[in-house]
Amino acid sequence: MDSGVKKPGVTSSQVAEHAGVSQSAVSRTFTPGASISSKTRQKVLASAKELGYRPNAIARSLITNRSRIIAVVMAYLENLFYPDVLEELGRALAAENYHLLLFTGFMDRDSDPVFDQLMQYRVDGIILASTSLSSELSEECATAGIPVVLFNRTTERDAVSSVTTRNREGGKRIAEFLVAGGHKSFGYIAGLENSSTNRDRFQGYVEGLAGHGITSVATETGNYSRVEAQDAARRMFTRPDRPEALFVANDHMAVAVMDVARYEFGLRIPQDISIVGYDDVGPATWTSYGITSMSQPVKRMVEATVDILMDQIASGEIEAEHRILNGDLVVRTSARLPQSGIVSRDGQQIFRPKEA
Amino acid sequence: MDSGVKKPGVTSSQVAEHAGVSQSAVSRTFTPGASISSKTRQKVLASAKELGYRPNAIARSLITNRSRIIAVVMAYLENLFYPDVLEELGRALAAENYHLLLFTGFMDRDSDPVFDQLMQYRVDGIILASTSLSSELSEECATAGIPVVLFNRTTERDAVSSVTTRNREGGKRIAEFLVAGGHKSFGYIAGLENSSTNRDRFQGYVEGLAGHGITSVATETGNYSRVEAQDAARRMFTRPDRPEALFVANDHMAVAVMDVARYEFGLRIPQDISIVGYDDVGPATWTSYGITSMSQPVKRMVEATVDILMDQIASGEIEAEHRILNGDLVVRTSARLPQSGIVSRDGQQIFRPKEA
DNA sequence: ATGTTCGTTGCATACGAATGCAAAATCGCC
DNA sequence: GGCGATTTTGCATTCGTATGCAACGAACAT
Repeated sequence: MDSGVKKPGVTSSQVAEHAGVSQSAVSRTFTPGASISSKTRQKVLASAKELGYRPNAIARSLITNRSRIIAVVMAYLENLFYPDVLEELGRALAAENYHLLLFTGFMDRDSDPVFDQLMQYRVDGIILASTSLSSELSEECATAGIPVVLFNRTTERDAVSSVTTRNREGGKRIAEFLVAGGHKSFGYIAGLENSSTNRDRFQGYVEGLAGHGITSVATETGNYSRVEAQDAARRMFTRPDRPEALFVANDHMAVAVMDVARYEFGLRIPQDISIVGYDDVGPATWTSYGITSMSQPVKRMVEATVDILMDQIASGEIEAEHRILNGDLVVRTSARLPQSGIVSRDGQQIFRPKEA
Repeated sequence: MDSGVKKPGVTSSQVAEHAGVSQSAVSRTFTPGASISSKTRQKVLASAKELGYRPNAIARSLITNRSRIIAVVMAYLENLFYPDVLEELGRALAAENYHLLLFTGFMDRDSDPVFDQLMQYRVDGIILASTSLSSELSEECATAGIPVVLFNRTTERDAVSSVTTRNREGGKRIAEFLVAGGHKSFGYIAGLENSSTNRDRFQGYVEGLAGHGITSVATETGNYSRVEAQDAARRMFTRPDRPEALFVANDHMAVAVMDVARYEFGLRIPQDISIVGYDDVGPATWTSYGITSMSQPVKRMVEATVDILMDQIASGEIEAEHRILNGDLVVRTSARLPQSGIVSRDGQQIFRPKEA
């Protein structure tokens, strides 16, 4: 049982005294671009090293009004897409000398309590992945001058930026692919009903099919969850109108769906049923699954996200910016192949119809 | 182009003025247990709400010398075990009103630069997952009064706590299981050479086999990496002494190994080769793999980790504490079954030999 | 009415670093 | 060596909150 007091660290004043200079000199030594002679600088650095001094980022934040912390709110970490994103974000933010305060395990609705926490730390920016934000809160961020970026979601709300891929075109491309593969009946396993990704992918899919005179799509909902996707798959495969081509709204669900198809219904993929996913993430590439999937360029999406944040932090202008990137339909073995339209790029097979 | 200045937030003084009280009163309103009458408290809360005031955690940290931030250093996010851990950690820390500053994408060696960053934020504690720490740094943390917990790693170094499972016993249990399954030749695909988990699992495995007079174990190294595990598997399966029982040091690699076995070597699992993994994580449970695997109780490991941190933060006593938890050998379909020793628990099949 | 006690309140200061301003030191040039 | 120009330096203040201390007020007992 101790007092519970953390030993105080070395302060700039202590370093100053030790080096025989003022506290200002110490501060300037650790402030890039500040006016300081290299002689005193060396003295300070020597003393700092000897005393084990490290600038206190907390104190610095207080006066600069910059925490150099970015809040990241992320759920669905069980979907490997997001750990992937997280890892890239960590890298990209570190490169800009920013740090990542992670809030996790919150679903769409209750992002508000977590929001309170994150605002208390005066974060310089907010990244919302697989989560949305109420309009009051996004408004509050805007007036507080804190940039917000939705990652892999989008919203009409101004003052909230977003980074996505062309989900509608992706859905459409998948429709083209499946039609070109000679399929006659089509199904869709949906993600979260109110998510923009799900809405756009489905819309594109339906449009694409409609372009070929197909108006009926068997739909079940998996809510981007593995367990629910399994149930959705079971319902789908017991329908009298079981489709021969199935678009599953993301790979995370597609993996679950494939296991159900093969091991619970004895379906052969792609002979009995073609399955196409979305994200082109980890397990999609494993030989057991080999999912034909629309890719989302994680690295470029992350770059765009950080780019938007850095811009808005530097300029102080919070103005919604929507970056929309392109993906490719990576062709593997989970769906029947069309006669034409498949090209090779970077060692991968890509579906690229002529009119695209 | 703006000045680039973030609009300053509402301060306690502004709230004080608005409510007609002193700044101290505002502070006390938001400090649990402080001396304040409910009348002024109400006044303050009303004004705070009206102005949209939120206490500034940065300023608070400065004076309390407590940031309520825990640094988490984590690599190998591609192994779903770690996202799992991350999600639990987020939950557990949030429950204690702590926050999670994530550092990712760093391997064992270069944890030192990241360490500099994390010390600048005066974090109240450090969790190192899949990473270690040089002795100087751990020493520095100890003298600074910052508790450090190694997660799923351990070290002899005092002043550094750790949370692990009984890896040696786990390796041994796997040996017993494979021997009981009637296998005659044994192999091991190793994880990171210098990690304690790999060392302990292997040691237990070898000991367990030795207990049955088996002294030869075919070994290849996959370094806990998917790609390297594939190569290791290829080498393993082309050896003249290809074993019929294979322990892969974690599930993340085991999945890769199974794909190589089936699709590159046409091996049937478990008829031609039995495979056992470690972690009992996501993909291990998927029907395509159904890996027989030693489980690590993520939730309890996280609880123990947070527990240690909270204790040491509260007491100020930095004293190494090593929590070692138990796992179970969850039996699925990737390895031949022994005649006896399999019991059912919580809807899972567990291998529990009589002497255990 | 007076004195005592206890709970509230405000004042003043501290936390550690950054920065505008003016003083001091350095440099260049004639 | 002297003067102006320029760089370097230190002083003092600031950021937003917590907290020791003293003053204050209310409640109660005498």
